[in-house]
Amino acid sequence: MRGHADGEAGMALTKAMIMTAFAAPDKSSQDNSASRPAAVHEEVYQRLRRAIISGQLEPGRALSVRGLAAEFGVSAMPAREAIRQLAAQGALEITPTRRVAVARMTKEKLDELCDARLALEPSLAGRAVNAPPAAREALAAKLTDIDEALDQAIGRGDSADYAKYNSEFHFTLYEAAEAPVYLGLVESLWLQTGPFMRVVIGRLGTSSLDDDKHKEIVAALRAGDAAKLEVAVREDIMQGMSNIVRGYSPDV
Amino acid sequence: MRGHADGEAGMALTKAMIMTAFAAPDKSSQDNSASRPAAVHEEVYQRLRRAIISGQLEPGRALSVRGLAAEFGVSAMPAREAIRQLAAQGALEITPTRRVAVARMTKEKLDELCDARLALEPSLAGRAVNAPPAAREALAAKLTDIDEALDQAIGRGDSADYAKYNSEFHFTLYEAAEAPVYLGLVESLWLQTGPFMRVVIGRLGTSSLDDDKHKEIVAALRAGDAAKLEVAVREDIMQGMSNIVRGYSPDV
DNA sequence: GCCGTCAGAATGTGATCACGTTTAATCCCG
DNA sequence: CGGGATTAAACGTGATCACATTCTGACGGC
Repeated sequence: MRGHADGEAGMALTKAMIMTAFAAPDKSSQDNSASRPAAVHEEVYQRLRRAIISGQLEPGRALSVRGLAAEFGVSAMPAREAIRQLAAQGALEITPTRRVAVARMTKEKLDELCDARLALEPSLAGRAVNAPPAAREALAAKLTDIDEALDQAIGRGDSADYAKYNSEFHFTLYEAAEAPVYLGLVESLWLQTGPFMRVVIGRLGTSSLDDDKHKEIVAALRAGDAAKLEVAVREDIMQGMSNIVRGYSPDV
Repeated sequence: MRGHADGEAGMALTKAMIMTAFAAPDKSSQDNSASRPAAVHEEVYQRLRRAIISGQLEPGRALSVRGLAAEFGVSAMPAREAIRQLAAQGALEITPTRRVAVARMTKEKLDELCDARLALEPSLAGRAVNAPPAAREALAAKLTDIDEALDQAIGRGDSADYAKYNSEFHFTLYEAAEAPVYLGLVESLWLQTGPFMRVVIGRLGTSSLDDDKHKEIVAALRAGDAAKLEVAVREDIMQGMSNIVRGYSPDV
């Protein structure tokens, strides 16, 4: 067995980090068309979802209805609904004794996730070039901004921000593709990859993450070249997933 | 016709169809390893899920927590959980006013579903050849049985049984692939395709359904030829989806 | 005859309680 | 001291109630 730094970051993922993980969205920019107040369970779901996708909850972490409810300052009911929704998307596992935890990774699952991401995400991204040129340019600008923040996060060695901006980069692109079915599938994949990705980044550091294909992605988008865009996304995924596979060790 | 039995008589046909749609599994074969009684909401979810995949609920059909609960003879709570789970998988839609209904089809969605199915299902099926030869042979035999029942359903013009056996054929194959991530994604796709497929079959009849590629699928599986299997599944999907596209008309 | 109004039924949502099971902590006996 | 038994806490799950909103349909005025 390899005696790697066991304690290192020390899984002392306690109250403080959780507060960060479940951070509420900025209230000032919360004016969602002033139509209808979102359901409480929806709010809980969204915050939990973001926390999972950006890898702020390690695999195996136990969640409970009452615990989540207390964390979010709501009653048990919205927590239950959010948990069930995320479980349906594969982000949470239900143990044989019906306890709930963030899904663990296995080698087989990692293999499947890699294949499925390659099968779906390039195609999804490719649809983004169908947007009108003006919208495409705006999207490219936005992606550039995010990518810049991402590079800074890498420079700082801030793995939390890296995961956050990386997911933001991809989903900004994917949402622009306006393909809700594909988007739902891909979200499910990220919900299953996110927690483990964060563990891997913690192991390998951010140094090995600075050669992504984001610049190529933006360039292909600007050029309106769907084929090139798909290739770039494909390479970006392979790049990232190879890091994950490299950082994989049995269990967790 | 404002008699006392008004509602009852008017709902009679609907009632019967629902009873069939939500049919409970055979109690005698309910021996689920005798471990633990399944949660009530899980049972509701499974029955509802099967009904949707096999197209027994038309798109747009309204579902309600209390209505479902009464239908299944349970309280509101399990119905709520089942509904939320299926909504998370894209089978049910939540209207802006928070009403719940079976998801409707659009041309864009149909296009996405077709693409996604072609991207995932052949690959998933291809993994089934990795099973040991004995298991593969048993699987082939089982698929042959189902396909026979399917052909008989077509002969009878029984579109309900057709949808049932067709989904059974595919998922028997897919489950044998032992790829839970892929399976979850594909289930989501079928949950979104099922209701509309049934509508189309009702429009076109079963006569145009008798030239599927199921025989080729079984043959490729028996031969252990993954490439051939993937092609056969691909062609089967294209065949079926072209029928659906052909039967599509705006709305519903 | 048609459309707006309005009361009653139905619905989603959240809160709270009860019950049986599971997990954790504690204690007691050796 | 240590380990198995016992007790207490925590948990998922189901049931029920309350409330605000939405839908339905009948009624009445124009």
